[in-house]
Amino acid sequence: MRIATFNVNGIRAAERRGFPGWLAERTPDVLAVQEMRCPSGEVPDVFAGYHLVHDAGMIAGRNGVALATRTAPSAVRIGFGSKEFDREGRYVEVDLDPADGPLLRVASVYVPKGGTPFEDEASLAKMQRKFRFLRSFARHLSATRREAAREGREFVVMGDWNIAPTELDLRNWRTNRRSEGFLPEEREWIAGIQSPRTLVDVVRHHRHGEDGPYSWWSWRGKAFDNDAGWRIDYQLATPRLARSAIVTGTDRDLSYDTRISDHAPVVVDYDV
Amino acid sequence: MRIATFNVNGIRAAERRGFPGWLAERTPDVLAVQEMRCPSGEVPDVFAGYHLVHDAGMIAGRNGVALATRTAPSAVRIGFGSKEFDREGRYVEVDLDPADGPLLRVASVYVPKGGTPFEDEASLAKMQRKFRFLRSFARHLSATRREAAREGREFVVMGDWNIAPTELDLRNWRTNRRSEGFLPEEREWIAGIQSPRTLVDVVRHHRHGEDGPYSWWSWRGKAFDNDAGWRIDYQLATPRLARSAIVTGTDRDLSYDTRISDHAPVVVDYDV
DNA sequence: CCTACAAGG
DNA sequence: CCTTATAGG
Repeated sequence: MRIATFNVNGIRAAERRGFPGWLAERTPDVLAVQEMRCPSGEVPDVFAGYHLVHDAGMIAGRNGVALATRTAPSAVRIGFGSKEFDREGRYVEVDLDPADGPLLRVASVYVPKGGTPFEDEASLAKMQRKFRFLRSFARHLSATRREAAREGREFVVMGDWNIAPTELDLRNWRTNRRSEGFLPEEREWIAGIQSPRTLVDVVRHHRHGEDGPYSWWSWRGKAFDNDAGWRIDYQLATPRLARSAIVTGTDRDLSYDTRISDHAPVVVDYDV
Repeated sequence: MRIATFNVNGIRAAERRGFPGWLAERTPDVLAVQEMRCPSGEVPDVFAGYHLVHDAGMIAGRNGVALATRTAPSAVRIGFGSKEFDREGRYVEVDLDPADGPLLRVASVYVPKGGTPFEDEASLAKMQRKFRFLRSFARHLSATRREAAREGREFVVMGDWNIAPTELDLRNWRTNRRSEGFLPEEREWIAGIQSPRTLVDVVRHHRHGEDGPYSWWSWRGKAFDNDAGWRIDYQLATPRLARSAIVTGTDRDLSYDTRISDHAPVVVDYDV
């Protein structure tokens, strides 16, 4: 079973840049998408063969998450019960009851970007907003994971977390110690929602100790060519599922002429 | 002597679309440009070999007129003495004293678009504004033409007039009788500033009685392919100069792969 | 159906 | 250095 997460940075732009070819070659069973940046009525016809659950949110041209699944969802949830964040297109969650595999709950999340809190008022406000999201979202994760467990479901929540968890997860960690996305409080939070008995960072578990693989590179300069990236997209899975991963990585190495997005897809093959 | 006028619809976009190749092939002695849509500091380096007089105006990303001349101007004027319109990047005028030809005054104008006055308040206001421009501009034309005459200068004022003068000047004139750009009052105005002793529409004089040649086609649909265009860009010249025209036309027929702009250049070779 | 700009990343 | 939205054409 192949599960992928991909911040496409605008599904309409991604279509032009080769998303359909990527999907045809990789054909994940489940694909979590972030930054659709597209009204539901204008999503290009690139998810043929999938059941698509899409929350565009209410802010035109921004955010937007989706789940494309080969199996039809048996339940769908949009948002995670937050008054502040549920209408922004940041979270969708579906249950899957496939004929030939374990019961599953999968989720696609797009964590807000913060601001560098030392810069100005607006940046500080953005960072505080990010932490409000994180606190609220942690409660939901805990609850939905437990509920999934009671139903005998494995659970995988994936997306763009906008946090690099450790020094292994960004190329220039020394210069970014005070940068948004690598602040101590953010790293504490992402560590705090993981444990060997609750949720496991699948790629890191499978490729522990190595640098990267990064999933995002700035468009500017030669960040991509120099692999000066960040690993901010990942899949957190329940332990049994996480340990079943047999191939993990990003599609940075796949031979596509054009970069589809500033993020690379994060793809995991689970042996279930 | 070759004189051209070209509404480039954004000089930066025009550069990408082949403007440098066009200029290299046509090499007018004088080029009037409209809709530069570009701050003066960011004009691409496409006018090498020309003296460039550019008024970007104060509205970011809109309007902007220029004159590119092989001869260095002996005088430059920006605007035509209108409080309302002089800072919008709609008029530049220069005097040229070439070694090998007549004394000249040349001008580049971008007449405001109106609105269809039967539609709504905003459209009516735009049309009224256009007429305020026209009334004020007519006074300037009359004065500057006389001044040029006193100095022994021929005068040519050219640009995007946003008025099709007669039924010969737009493909679908029947359906556009109540459209902005072909209103009776607009046609009266453009007729009123012309006469065999003052200013002459050079292309129309040289190719009188024929349909077109059009200089603008909507980007939408197949307007260009069907030649469903308007002749709204033209050169008005003092009679002696106008009668000296030996080749007149637009570059609609030149074999360029891409349309540089929604307007075509209007090029006249004067035998002086 | 293009052009710019603006705001967000 | 990309994306989208928006106003203007």
